[in-house]
Amino acid sequence: MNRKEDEWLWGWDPTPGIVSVWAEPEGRAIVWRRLPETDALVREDLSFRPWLLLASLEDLGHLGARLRPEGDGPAPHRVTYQELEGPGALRYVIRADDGRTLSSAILQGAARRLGRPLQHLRDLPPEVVFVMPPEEQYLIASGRTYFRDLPFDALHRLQFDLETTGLDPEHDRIFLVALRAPDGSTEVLEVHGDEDDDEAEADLLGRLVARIQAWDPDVIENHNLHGFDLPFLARRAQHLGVPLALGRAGAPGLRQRPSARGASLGGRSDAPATNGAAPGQNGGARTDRQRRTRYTVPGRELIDTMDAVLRHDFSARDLPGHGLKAVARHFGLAGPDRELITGARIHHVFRTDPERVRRYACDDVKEAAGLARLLGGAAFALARMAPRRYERLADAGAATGVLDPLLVRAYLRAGAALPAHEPGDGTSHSGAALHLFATGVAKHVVKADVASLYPSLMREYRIGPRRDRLGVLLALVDRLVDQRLDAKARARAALPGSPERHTHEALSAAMKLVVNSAYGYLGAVGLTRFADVHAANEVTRHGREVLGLLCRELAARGVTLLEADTDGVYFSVPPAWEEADERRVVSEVAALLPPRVHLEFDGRYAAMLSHEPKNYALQPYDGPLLLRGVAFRSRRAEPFGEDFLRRALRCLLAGDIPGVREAYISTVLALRRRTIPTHEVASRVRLTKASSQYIATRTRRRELPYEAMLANGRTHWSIGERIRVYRATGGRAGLLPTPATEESEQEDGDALEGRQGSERTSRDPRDYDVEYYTRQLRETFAARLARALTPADFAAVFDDPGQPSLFTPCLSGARPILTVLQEPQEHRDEAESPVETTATPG
DNA sequence: CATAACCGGGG
DNA sequence: GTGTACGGTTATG
Repeated sequence: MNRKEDEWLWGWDPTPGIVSVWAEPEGRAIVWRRLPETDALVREDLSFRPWLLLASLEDLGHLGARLRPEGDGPAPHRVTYQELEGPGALRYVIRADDGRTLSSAILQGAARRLGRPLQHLRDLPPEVVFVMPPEEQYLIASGRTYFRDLPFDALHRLQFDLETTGLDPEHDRIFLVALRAPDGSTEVLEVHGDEDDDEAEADLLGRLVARIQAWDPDVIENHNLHGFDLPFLARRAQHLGVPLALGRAGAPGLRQRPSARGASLGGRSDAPATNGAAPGQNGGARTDRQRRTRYTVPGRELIDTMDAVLRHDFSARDLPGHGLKAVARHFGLAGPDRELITGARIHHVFRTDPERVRRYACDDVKEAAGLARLLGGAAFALARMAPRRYERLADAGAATGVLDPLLVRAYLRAGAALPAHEPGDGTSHSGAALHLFATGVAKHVVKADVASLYPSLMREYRIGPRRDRLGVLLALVDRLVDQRLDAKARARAALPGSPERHTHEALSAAMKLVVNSAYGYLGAVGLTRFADVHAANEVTRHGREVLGLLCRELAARGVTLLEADTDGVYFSVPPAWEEADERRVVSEVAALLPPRVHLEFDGRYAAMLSHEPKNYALQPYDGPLLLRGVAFRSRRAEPFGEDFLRRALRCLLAGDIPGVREAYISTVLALRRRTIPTHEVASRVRLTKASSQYIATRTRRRELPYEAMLANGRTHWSIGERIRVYRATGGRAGLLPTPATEESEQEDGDALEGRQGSERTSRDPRDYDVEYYTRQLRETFAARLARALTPADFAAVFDDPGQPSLFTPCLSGARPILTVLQEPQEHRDEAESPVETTATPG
């Protein structure tokens, strides 16, 4: 039993060190392995028997004697079949020595049956035929997976980053490439001679290819590699007639593979639906739902750190943005001397200060390498389990990308027929519970939550897909949960920062990812093979019951419930309670929950402002204020307002209402005295229209950013350029020089010839519209404190300091309020079915 | 003014 | 082969 389930999770072939697999439909496969002991690379050329699944043999009847049972011996041009057992639409494994003969035989039979010609197997319905990409056919048939016994740090990884004159490969050129070699050294390649010369650029691309071939990495990485660098490179190479021999085998050139995300830029050139009508198009401006492609090469895995970043932020939701600089800074990967240059000025700076651009580009590849190691371990670990290429696991969704291949492999290994995708029966998916019990300020706040609630419920109540008759999904979840504990223990046992620790942490992260996607898998009707919305609804129903139960039980123990969402609850305890009392109620309630459902004490806070569902501020007993939800963390909020909000919240949560008033007054006065620098009131925007486009619509509607450009004599700009704009006096639009990164308020060196720090302030015009920003302060920022004050106190706190009212309000006795909602606000994500209300605490 | 479409990133 | 969300802005009726 254990062995079988281990095979479901890990495959069964022990071959170590596979770093890349390339297979062709004709039945040839190349496997590159890095020998863990010697670091040497070995290449195996193999043949395999391509296979696919069919619902019936009728389309192969025309083969006559060439169609034989799998058990019969070899015969020339044979096509074999193996009948799988049990129910399931896809019940025949068909194999041949060449996958093309296989598909043409089926197409021929199906065309005859349907009376119309067929081009591709995908023209047949998925319940009739199922084919996987050749690499996956090979991995499933062989039981092999990537990276067995190989630590992440044994991979030979190379990063490269293009610096270009702009974003559009039709018109812009590559003038510099930074490379980071597998040994960690960096190198810069630059265009020699005339930058506007095709030959000079072609020569640069040739040198890039030569360096990659010389270093021969297993993996090529960069941030937005598939979204920018590869499609840009491919387009330029095509224009210049340079062969891109980036792979380890086969014809030079990048190949394309279909993908959900990825190239928004390179796909355009060969997307049939694109008519190129959009003027001033850049990479991001897609006019239709074109199918995206990604590039792939034999022998190397092309890894985009953006995918790892998105995957991380999907659960963590703590990143300030997804750009390389912001993420690197967030994770502490950016050094203190990190060179920053605004994107639009890189080429310009290169002409006057090339050394700065070299530093910048090298910092980019170093950060991309750091990011790839920090966040890429999960995909690396997934590649040890799932029968897919590493590069595909890096950008795949966990449900269709990881669980589906695991399930397919398990069923075939067991010789069991595979169900086809099934459309839903119309039952809608009911979601989690969300309760808002109180708004305003509460003190002595505790957060308790259930770790991995949904997988725990699936395990506890044995809820799996109805059609998964082998119980593979639950078996995988069970094993992943158990083995994850083991991986976590090993990670803890290893030296911090060591390769072993990194590998075990990555494994643990990957396992968590898969476990948590098991529930999503159930609900993805039409997308996943075994989707079962009834099972998914059963999970959420138990989840709502558990949340309701724990809320009731907590309330019965004398706490005040604040907000509960899916698997966690915030509540406030009586002032006399100690932390031990807080922990005691949590464990008392935990004991009442089902065995696998573990309620945990997750944190304690001095105070909380509950604003709206999923929008709150927390003041830890020590440490900085925590803001959650869009109301408190808006990416484009003006810095002066954010700053005010933080100061006001800190006072508010300390019960200091006069302090809130003071924060407000000082901000208003600072605006009026113009002691707030202009960049603090400016907002960052992106220009999405070309100047000609804007001028065409300008009479109908004026837009601040473009007005700011025009008013500052900027009549030309590129789409996507980021600027800082503000409202200036007299209805004018103000424009500020953009610092190199969103977060950086450091001087923007290249804008200031001579680099005098004081120059910036002396240049600050300070001509912003004070009244506009005062109103903004009151209406959008102060408004977020409304729940915490009585209407009278709110009016007094945010009374205009310049126009003293008749009553000088006395705030010294004012206290923040907490309003316990009579009817707690009940929400349910995607709720369509009748709502069972959770009993409210007494 | 409401709803639909589109964006996130890269130089 | 399939797909990630979701909150915010801009385009359009």
